[in-house]
Amino acid sequence: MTEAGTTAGALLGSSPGDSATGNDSATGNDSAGSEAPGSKVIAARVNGSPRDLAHVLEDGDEVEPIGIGSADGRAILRHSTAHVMAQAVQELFPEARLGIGPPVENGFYYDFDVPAPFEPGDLKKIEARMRQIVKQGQRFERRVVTEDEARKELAAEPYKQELIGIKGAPAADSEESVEVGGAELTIYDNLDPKTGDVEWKDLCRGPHLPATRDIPAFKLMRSGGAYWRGSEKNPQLQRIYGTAWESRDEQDKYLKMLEEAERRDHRKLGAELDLFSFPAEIGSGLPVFHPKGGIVRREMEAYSRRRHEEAGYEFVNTPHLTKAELFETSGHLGFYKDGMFPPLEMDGAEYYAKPMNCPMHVLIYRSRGRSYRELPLRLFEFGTVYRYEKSGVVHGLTRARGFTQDDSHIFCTPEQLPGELASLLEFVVGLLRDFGLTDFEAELSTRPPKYVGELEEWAAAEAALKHALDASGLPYVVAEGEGAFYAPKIDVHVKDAIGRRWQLSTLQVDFQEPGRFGIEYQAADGSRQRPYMIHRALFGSIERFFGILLEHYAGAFPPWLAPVQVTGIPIADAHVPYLRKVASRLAEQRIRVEVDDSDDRMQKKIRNAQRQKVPFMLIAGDDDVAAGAVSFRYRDGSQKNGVPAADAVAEIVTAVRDRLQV
RNA sequence: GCCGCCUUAGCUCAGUCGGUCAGAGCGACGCACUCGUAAUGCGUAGGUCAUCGGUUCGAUUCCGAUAGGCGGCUCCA
Repeated sequence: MTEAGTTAGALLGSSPGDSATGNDSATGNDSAGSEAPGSKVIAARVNGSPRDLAHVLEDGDEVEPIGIGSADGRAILRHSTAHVMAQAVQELFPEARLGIGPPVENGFYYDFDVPAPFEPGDLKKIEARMRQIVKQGQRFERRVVTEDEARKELAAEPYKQELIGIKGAPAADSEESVEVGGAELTIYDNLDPKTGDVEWKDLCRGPHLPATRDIPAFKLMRSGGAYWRGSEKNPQLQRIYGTAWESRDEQDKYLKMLEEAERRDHRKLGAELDLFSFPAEIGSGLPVFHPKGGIVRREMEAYSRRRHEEAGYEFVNTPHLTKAELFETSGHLGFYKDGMFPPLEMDGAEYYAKPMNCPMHVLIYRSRGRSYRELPLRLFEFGTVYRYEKSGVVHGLTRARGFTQDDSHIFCTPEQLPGELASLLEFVVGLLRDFGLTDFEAELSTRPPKYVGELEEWAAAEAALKHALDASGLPYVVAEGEGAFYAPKIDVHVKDAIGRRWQLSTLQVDFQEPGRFGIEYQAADGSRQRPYMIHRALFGSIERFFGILLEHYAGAFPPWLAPVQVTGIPIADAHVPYLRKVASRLAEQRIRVEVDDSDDRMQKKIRNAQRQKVPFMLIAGDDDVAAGAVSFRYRDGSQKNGVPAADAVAEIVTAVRDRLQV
């Protein structure tokens, strides 16, 4: 039972006063001695709401500790670090006006209105000043203010004034809510620990760390422009991103992960491994695949094709260009024109590069009368589409202007819809698993503000998707208002080898397009009915999926996808003919094998094959030739010597056939 | 599209506060070496310093535009 008048901190055995008074910052909080760095209590949950340790309790309050290393604790730590950064910025750039400064995943940011954008050197200066503030141990102190008081105190901060005006309006989970999300307006003062003077203050909901000294590790990452309140109609502020952690170790781990991500960057690996490029002469966002990338892509497509065949899909082909009329009928030119390349004039007609394949597939459906006996009709195509992505968003293979969808449109009766959706989800996950992905999460996106169709149809489609998700057992979240303009959708996200989430598959129930094109089928009772239509792409885009796999595997594709599966390396030139014989036995089994007969020394050949991330090296010298054997060197550097050639061939063939990673 | 930064040989980069300033490593090519698990040695070729325009006696260097890239924002049907 809690006692009225005491603070949350005192109750939890942590005393915020200690670190703030500067007596001995270790005593109060580290009394347990052997505590892990992440378990230090820096705030409390009182009756379910996060509060400062200095929060005064009422009789009967439920109090739980918030450790600095917990999700809540990190958010508080990062939010406090954002305050320290803003203080440093305003000291160094007195003309800087404050935007918002919330914690975000892995860090925080703060937006500033400054006369000139920050330069890289500025971040260093700001960071240095922040370290002084942290060392000084300023106290965070909460103070409730009236709206009038807040306006007066923050008279010099126009953006804060605006936030005061919308108090309570932002959604509880919006980034603005950290400023004004609570029931009352509060200001946090940063106090000099010795004199108690107010060094800085900010409109803020809190809670905060007891003192700046409680920030164990932080680093400023980068700066860039950001629109005020996220709208391109608003002025652009300068945002500085930073990160903060409960210990130096955790921060180092995070920074290492970022380095690892950089090492895996598919744009870099694509060049190093000679897989693809983006010739400037062709245009931004338009990739070309080189022979080695072409092999990977062909394997991906071949496997997908096989699986689709087995799942009852029929294959179609459609052109890249179409008269405007098709996209007028589909509604794309009304709703999606900005995302399309401008039209070509020809013989007085306007032709567009297609941004989607669906209208063409609908025309195939409509090419003759359809019977209910044909449904579900599953039309599949590797369909290349062109979308006019804004110049600032093009990003390697993951955001291109021309790309190929593994696109399918399924036409079915209303009764068939739930079954189709359920089996589709299973199909998606099964296929992605075969590519070595294991961690999935779905997102159900509902009707957006700008949409076509009737509300009842939307409700029915959303219900069908939700039902399929519930049946699948996939974990999922609902994204309100994130659906396509013509349909709600399920997106399947995957986690890659270093824990990053990528959106891949998309699955949409469309009640609009069948009506727009007036497609029908004849039912068993002889009546004419409108089919339902499901849009779906599993890779999403082949290019994008290629990029994601490349990063997932850090370029070390499993043997079945690897462009070169085996490199033969002779100890000396004399062993080349022998290796060629072994290679031809592999080639007979459709293994992609090369023998390195260059002038390089054997060590150099190994280095080259290693850098090309070839899964198997087969080395042969006098000993091997005499024994009719070869020696393996695997991608991880391990070796297996004197393997009979037939066994070596079998081992490689098995690894490829079973899609093993090695 | 918006803000900032960037573009020197195939790649990674050095360099010029405007005047012998075209440099290195890797790669490519040639010659020698014939080698047991991540770089053999020597030599050769290769760049109108992204493009176009301006300032200047003189521009790779300063300014502007364009293209492409990078990091953010917005967007991602």
